[in-house]
Amino acid sequence: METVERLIRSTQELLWERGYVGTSPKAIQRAADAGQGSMYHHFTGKAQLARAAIERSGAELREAAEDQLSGSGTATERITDYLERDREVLRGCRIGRLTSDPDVMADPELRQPIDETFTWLRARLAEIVAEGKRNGEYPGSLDPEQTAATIAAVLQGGYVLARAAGSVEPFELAVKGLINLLPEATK
Amino acid sequence: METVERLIRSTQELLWERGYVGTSPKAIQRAADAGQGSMYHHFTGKAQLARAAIERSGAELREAAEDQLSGSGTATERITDYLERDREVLRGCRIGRLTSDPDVMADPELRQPIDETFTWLRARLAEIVAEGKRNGEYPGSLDPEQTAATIAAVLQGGYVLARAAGSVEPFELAVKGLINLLPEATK
DNA sequence: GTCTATAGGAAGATAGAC
DNA sequence: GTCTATCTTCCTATAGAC
Repeated sequence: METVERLIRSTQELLWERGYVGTSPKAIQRAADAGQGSMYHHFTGKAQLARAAIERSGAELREAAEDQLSGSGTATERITDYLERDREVLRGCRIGRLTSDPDVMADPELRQPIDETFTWLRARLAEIVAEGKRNGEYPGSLDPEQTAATIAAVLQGGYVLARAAGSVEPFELAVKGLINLLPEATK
Repeated sequence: METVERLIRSTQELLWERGYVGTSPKAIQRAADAGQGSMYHHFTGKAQLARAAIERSGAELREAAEDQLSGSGTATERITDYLERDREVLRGCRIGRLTSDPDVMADPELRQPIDETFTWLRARLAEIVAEGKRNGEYPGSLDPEQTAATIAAVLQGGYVLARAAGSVEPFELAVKGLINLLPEATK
């Protein structure tokens, strides 16, 4: 694999595990098996490399979500598939975790791809809820944007609770609790 | 205010804003207006001081939650009061944000008070849901532990989405979406 | 493209004076 | 209890050779 690619992937991993503040250029170089000069030849510095890594992770998150969300089946089926997909729960969300990184939030270049990822996700979920309403699967009282935000929040919050507990259990409880709250098909 | 107290409170603020990895002893000393020697006289180091600060923040979170959760009113009223309480949404949760800090998660002494805080919160919310079931406010099909985890997750995830967006809107959408999903009183 | 050398500053303490 | 000095290592680059 080329150096640039190794640098980006190593940065993705380190950002996921340690965040931006907790990741040093030296650690990236070690993980990518690239030298100091090599890294600074391809990127202006840590920030630019992080930007590339975050964009990549955002694209991967969208693709992975689309796998379940674009399936056939009812709205609830697709949402349930998405919620119950295999996830590395205890590692947290590689995008969501960056929202607690002060240097990421302070730099618009770094925050933008995070914003775009979640904005896309909420819009995509809202579309599916809206489809469910049109099908008569959901009642007219269900607000697509609100419900979409709730679904995305349960996942992000589920990660937080699971990591706090050191166990996937709270994540799974939260997801099941949400699925039970979703309206039954109004056949 | 005494030095120890200023050190703890300054550490609470810095952990909230910058996390553990992003907070240096020097920054704490500056914020607390305390010298190097003073800080190391009262605490063995950054970790011990952080532990004290996290315990304090956890206690404050529990007290604040209890304000709404121990009120009179139906289960849904109390849960809604809790969800809709004034919060500094864009600052995130001072406890939840620490779950993305690698050095906090790696140190059992630091993770413990976080675990305890959320375990308490979920149990407290589950009690209220269980009360709602006994009153006939909620159907027998509602699982208290699941629903409690969902409620806690919506808040934690709401913070994440809001910070990603740089706006409180997603938080408020997620909360409203959840409230709409909670069962109507089965009068 | 990649490597080594160098650099100013911060991180996280420890030691001993006052 | 608090202050200043000192220490080692790491951080984030930049410069210039190969």
